[in-house]
Amino acid sequence: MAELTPATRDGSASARIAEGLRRAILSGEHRPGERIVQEELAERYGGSRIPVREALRQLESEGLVRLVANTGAWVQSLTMAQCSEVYQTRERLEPLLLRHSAEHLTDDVVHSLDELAQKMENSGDIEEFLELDREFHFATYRAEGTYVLRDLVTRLWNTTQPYRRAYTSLVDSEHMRIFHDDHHMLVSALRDGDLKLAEQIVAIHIRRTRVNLERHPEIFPPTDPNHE
Amino acid sequence: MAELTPATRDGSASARIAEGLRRAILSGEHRPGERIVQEELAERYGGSRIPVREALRQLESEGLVRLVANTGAWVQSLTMAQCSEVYQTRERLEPLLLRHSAEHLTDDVVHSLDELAQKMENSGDIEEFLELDREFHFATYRAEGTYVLRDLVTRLWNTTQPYRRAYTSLVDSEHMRIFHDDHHMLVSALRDGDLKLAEQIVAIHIRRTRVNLERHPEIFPPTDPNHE
DNA sequence: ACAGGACATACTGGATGCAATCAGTCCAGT
DNA sequence: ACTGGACTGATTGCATCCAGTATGTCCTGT
Repeated sequence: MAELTPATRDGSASARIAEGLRRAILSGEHRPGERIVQEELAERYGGSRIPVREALRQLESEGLVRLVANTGAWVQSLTMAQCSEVYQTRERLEPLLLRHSAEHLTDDVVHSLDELAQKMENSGDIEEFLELDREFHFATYRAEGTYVLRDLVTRLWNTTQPYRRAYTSLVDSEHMRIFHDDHHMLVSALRDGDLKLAEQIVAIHIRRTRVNLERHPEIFPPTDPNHE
Repeated sequence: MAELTPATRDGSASARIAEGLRRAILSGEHRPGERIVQEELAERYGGSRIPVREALRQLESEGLVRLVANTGAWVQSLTMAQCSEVYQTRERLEPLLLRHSAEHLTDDVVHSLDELAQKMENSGDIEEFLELDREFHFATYRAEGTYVLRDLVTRLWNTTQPYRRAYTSLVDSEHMRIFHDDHHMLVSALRDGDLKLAEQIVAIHIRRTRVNLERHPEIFPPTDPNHE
């Protein structure tokens, strides 16, 4: 699985646990709203509760976990409105990130993008599809220089991952067709060096997904403002 | 001081420490690159190192602190390129946030914005100016509904606060004039309900600040990629 | 039968103590 | 004089232990 972590800087236990739990949440092993018990994590990762708690704090700040004092931790769940907000944010940021990255895109990368888009089209498995989709888009975001924007976008992807999964599982083949077309068009635009067009495609691609998500309120928690 | 914290959800020691340290960093009490010693914080806030460490993890995730395993913690410092990236991000996001908020802006708020802009203009003190500026802009961001976007913008403001401070202290009165004009124009646009114009003003305002910041490389750490 | 309250349990929050790692210093060798 | 290496002090990372809080259950009273 590619690049789940915004910026891992140490190899200590708490970092290991944060990474493991992040992966577990993103892979769907833990679902939004699910309770997280410190001691279980401690045992699973072979440590005491101290590093577990530090990991939970970190993931809370990343928006993957929700902590309530003296009560416990849960996998973060988003209302439809919140999810929609994240997508609107992505719609503004990813074209910018793409612009920064595009100048560093080599022919090799464009070629591998093509392959990824093709592979995705032939993929039947949802989990595989999600991974490939992520890999595809982040392959276009290989900005040199600094990483603040890419880290930010990574987090936005992470917090909405469970809903992307839920949505993917019930989308029909017609919408999938459009989805794949977006990818191929993006590859073409990048190959032609038409940056402006590429930015537009990404923005529309994200907006399309948001609109589709908003057609499926049933994949979000009932009402509950939950988040504060 | 108004609204420094993205989302404080518990009143525990670690939350208190995170809030206190965040405030200390934003107020300039601790400068970028400065070493942070766990035990000193523990003593200062009257606790052990455990909640201090959790607070540090959180602030690291917020981009205010830099942790290196087995070595220590420092107040995060940004290169000019990173700071510039944050400003480009803000330039994309704050117009969006403003749009979401504007429909909830009452006449009272617009009136108080006017007062704030005036007060800022008469302010001689840098710290007071920084606070008022922040208060002013966030007064325009009082979105109802969810808060993910506002939290995000809050964090972006936080990470760049030290450089805003440094820059403010050496800007000349001519640039200040333009700065204040932006504010008054923004208030007018909001009063007239001209949302499109308001968005443009905010974007330009942020861009202007970024460009000015880029004219002062001396306020940033020498070269050092520092981050990773 | 139902509501209110006390108790028990399970879990979280935090303090102390110990092991491990890093940085800076001093000394020896070339 | 300068480089390389061992040593020491300081500081971090983690485990264990204890206290505090929330939740669920049972009992009592009406």
